[in-house]
Amino acid sequence: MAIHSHTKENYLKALYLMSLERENVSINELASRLNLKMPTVTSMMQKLAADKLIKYEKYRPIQLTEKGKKEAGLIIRKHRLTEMFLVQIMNFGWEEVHDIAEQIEHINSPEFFKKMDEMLGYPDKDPHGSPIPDRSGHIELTDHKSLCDYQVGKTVKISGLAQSHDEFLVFLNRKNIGLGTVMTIIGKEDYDGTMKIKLGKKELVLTQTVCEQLFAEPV
Amino acid sequence: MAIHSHTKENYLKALYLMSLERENVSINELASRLNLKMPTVTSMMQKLAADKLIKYEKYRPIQLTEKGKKEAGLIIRKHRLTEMFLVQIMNFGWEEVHDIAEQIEHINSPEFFKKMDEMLGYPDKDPHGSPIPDRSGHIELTDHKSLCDYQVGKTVKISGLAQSHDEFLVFLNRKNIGLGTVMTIIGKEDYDGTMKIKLGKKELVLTQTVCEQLFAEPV
DNA sequence: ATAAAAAATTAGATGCATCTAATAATATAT
DNA sequence: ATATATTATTAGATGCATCTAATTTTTTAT
Ligand SMILES: [Mn+2]
Ligand SMILES: [Mn+2]
Ligand SMILES: [Mn+2]
Ligand SMILES: [Mn+2]
Repeated sequence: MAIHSHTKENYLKALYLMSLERENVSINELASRLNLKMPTVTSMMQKLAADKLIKYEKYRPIQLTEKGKKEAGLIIRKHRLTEMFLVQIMNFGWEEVHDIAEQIEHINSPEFFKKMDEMLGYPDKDPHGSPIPDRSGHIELTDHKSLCDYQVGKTVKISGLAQSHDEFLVFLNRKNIGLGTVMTIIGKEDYDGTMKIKLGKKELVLTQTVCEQLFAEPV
Repeated sequence: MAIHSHTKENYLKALYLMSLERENVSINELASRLNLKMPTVTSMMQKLAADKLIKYEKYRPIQLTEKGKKEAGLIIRKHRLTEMFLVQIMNFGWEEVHDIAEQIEHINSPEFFKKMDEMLGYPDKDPHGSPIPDRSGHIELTDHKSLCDYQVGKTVKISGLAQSHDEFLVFLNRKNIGLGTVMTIIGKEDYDGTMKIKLGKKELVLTQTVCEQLFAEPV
């Protein structure tokens, strides 16, 4: 396992993550996600199919094989372990780690990631609340409930993010919202979905767009 | 700075390290060092010359420019900082870190290496006693005295290694010799250069080949 | 059902890093 | 000094990952 080019690994990872959202990944979507032109992607799909990493027939949507899912899972595992390591051990902020992990995920050294895993005490979530695949590449899919779905009066704990772009993370930092933050829903505006939240002693207003990106669990 | 391919970085590093030993690096030597054929190297030299990283004229030995030395120094810095991090922070043995550092040295993230440096307390030597270039890529060249050059009766401290191949490091582990190990020279065989050494309570015999690879300073 | 738009494929080119085979220059040994 | 061996360069090919332009297939809208 894991003797694929840096490039192929990035395709596999993108395919895996995209197929969690939109069942049926198209050449087009993959191309925009990876900032490549469609013919480039088509040509790579032919190679990945030859490697038995995807099931691919002309003009049909792309699907990872079990082998492909496993390989993808192992790369995502390295990415998320790395993010966790950067935050927990090296003291980076959760908004600083993605680009570094994007590179380190391609390091070929089981010992290196084994050691990270040990040092971190075998975590099962990354710093953004995303699940870390196990050593065989399998992801435990937890179904998340968005903050929006809770009613006024409920006290909940933030357990994950639907998206972790740096600007969103920085926004959350400013609002003092992080993984594990506990908050009470004190109001909800039906018209535009805005929520009023009590967080510690402070109250704040979150737009629907923000609430949709926050996963929460009752507490 | 540092927008060179992984490949070019490896050439630069090899050039730098080789030119510390044998003034005047040849295409041939570079080719064997990097496990490449000569035409491959010739062709890359033309590219590095175009980038002003080396001074190169057909059939003449190769020399790094100041720019080239700086870039090489920065890669070596990343390599050695990484080795130090792996040993000090992640608890790897000094014989396990080279191959991992060989990959991580290509990571493009000043913040990542800055953080390593901080966590390590700004070390100036790697786990094998080799100097870590400063942030501008400059190496402080310390001239080492080999263990061979000391006389019977002297007590010395191991301060570096002429070479750090894994098998040698494992050999030293077995003999309980590491960086900082203090030993007294209790005998020397002129015929074959073998040295008899007292290390703690134990005595051991080191062949000339081994002694030549050990750097030591008086203590 | 047909036309128009969007998506995907094929064909052909480019740049990078590598190779082998052929040739040329330099160094070495007689 | 000449022949031989070594080292280096050129020429030309290959594989990978990418591109643009042209073509084909599929989807959508009228
Ligand atoms: Mn990546
Ligand atoms: Mn993450
Ligand atoms: Mn390297
Ligand atoms: Mn070292």
